[in-house]
Parts: sequence; structure tokens; C-alpha cells
Amino acid sequence: MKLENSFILAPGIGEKTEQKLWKNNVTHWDKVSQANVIGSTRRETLEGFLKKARKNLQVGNSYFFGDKLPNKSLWRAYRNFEENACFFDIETTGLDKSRNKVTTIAFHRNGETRTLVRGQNLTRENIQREISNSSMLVTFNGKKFDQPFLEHSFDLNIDTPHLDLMYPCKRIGLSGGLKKIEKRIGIDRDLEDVDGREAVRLWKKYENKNDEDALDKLVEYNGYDARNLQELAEIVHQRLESRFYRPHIKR
DNA sequence: TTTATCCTAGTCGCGCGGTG
DNA sequence: CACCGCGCGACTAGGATAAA
Repeated sequence: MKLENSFILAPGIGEKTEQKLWKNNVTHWDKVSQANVIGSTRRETLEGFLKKARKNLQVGNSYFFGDKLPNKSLWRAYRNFEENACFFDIETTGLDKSRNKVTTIAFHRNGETRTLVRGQNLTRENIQREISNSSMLVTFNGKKFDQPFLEHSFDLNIDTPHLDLMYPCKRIGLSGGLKKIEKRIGIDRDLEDVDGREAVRLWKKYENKNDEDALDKLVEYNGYDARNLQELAEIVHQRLESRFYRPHIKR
């Protein structure tokens, strides 16, 4: 499903009203004019809003929808903005953003993975550019870890719509950490022996002993993390759709 | 095993739109 | 005009995660 199938982003429309619309075959913005399940006052308000929404969709303004959709439903914007969605993941020297440093960041967008490395190209400007070129950020637990860590470390203020897959995963019964979820739904991963802890060691090896192989391995691991997020997003979207949309529409 | 953070889900009360 | 259902903001409780 796409944004054009959603109505809860409009003021005065909640889940119940949206489901009523769907049930009556109003499954697209373009069908609102034929809607007879809501009164004319509501319909006119809705159509006025949809006019603005169409404009913002046309120019690809994801921020408009990020503001209107509750986080719980942000996944509905994924199909509309996946082209410039940025799947990203950071590696650090530890958990504490006030004590530890970012070592590498992998950005995966439009099928390409770009990695920033501390001491080479990991700069505020490069991060800023990656973020501002993105319609939407996609992470796992990034709302609590990756984004705040970046904001603190590089004095950034990130307001790009951010789809944190951890919460949708929980809704469809997937929890226990990213690696565990990947295994459960059959996402392959090389470098199975590497985890966050090992990532810290790899960085130390590189930094202290100039071990380029360690850095290569870290970058490769970081890239897998980012790319796997895209696979996960596909699966999560599919499952959310079949659970929270399809049951409400006529076939 | 901890820590801060942000989520979802649930409840409550107010106000409004729609209905008869 | 009286009632019901819904949206919605405010609030609370509880669950789950990051990397080491």
C-alpha cells in the first residue's frame, strides 16, 4: 500500500473512519468524491487536505507526510519514498555517545552503499549531505541509538522522516535484536562471526596497529548491516500490509 | 546486566460531526 | 435537539533495544 491508500494522515480522520472508507471501497484518494459513508462537511475538509497532499507527493516532499503520519503508520510512506530512502547504520567505539566515537557509517541508498570512515571522510559535511539527499531514513533502533549518537557527535539536528524498523517488527511478532530477526526470517549474512563487540575490536586493531584488513572487514560488516535493512524493510512492509490493510478491503 | 530512550497500547474526558 | 461514535490530546504503564 501507498500513501494514496491512506486517510489517517488527514485531520479528523482516525483509524475507524479510515477502515470504514476502505470497507466501502474508498481505497484511494481519487475515490473520495464517491464516498457516501462520510458526511459532506467531512468529505470537503478531506478533499481540501488531499489537494495539498497530492501537491506534496508530486514534488516528493516527504517531510509533509512525516509530520502528518503518526510513527506507528510511517511505514505507509515507504513505497512512495523508497527510491531515496537511506538505510544506514553506524559503528562506534562503545555505547555511550558522550564518551565514545563514531568509527564508520554505512549509507545504503538507490542500491549503492557509501561508507564514511573516521580519519578519512567521516565529516559533518559528508554526513549532512547524505542525510539531506535522503527522503527518508531507515534504521533498526536508530531512533534511540544511531540518530542521537550522530546528532551528539557531529552537532547535527536531523529532522528527516525516520522509519525505525524495530517497532514495526515488534508489531508483527519479531523481536530480540536485528541479528536474531534476520536469522528468523531468512536474511543471509556473511561475516556471521562479527557483531557490534567485534566491530569495536576491529577498529582498535586498525587504529593501533594500522591493520588495513581489520578496517576492510569492519567496513564490509557495516555495509551488510545497512543493506540488510533494505531486505528487512521489504519483508516488514509486506507483512504490515497484509495484516493492517488487506483484511479491510474487498478483493 | 545495565541505561536512556522511544515506542505501543490502554484509558479518560472533551468537543464535534453525523444521524434520526 | 439529543444521542452516539469518533478524533484527539494528555496521561500512564510496560516492553525492548543499542554495543561492550
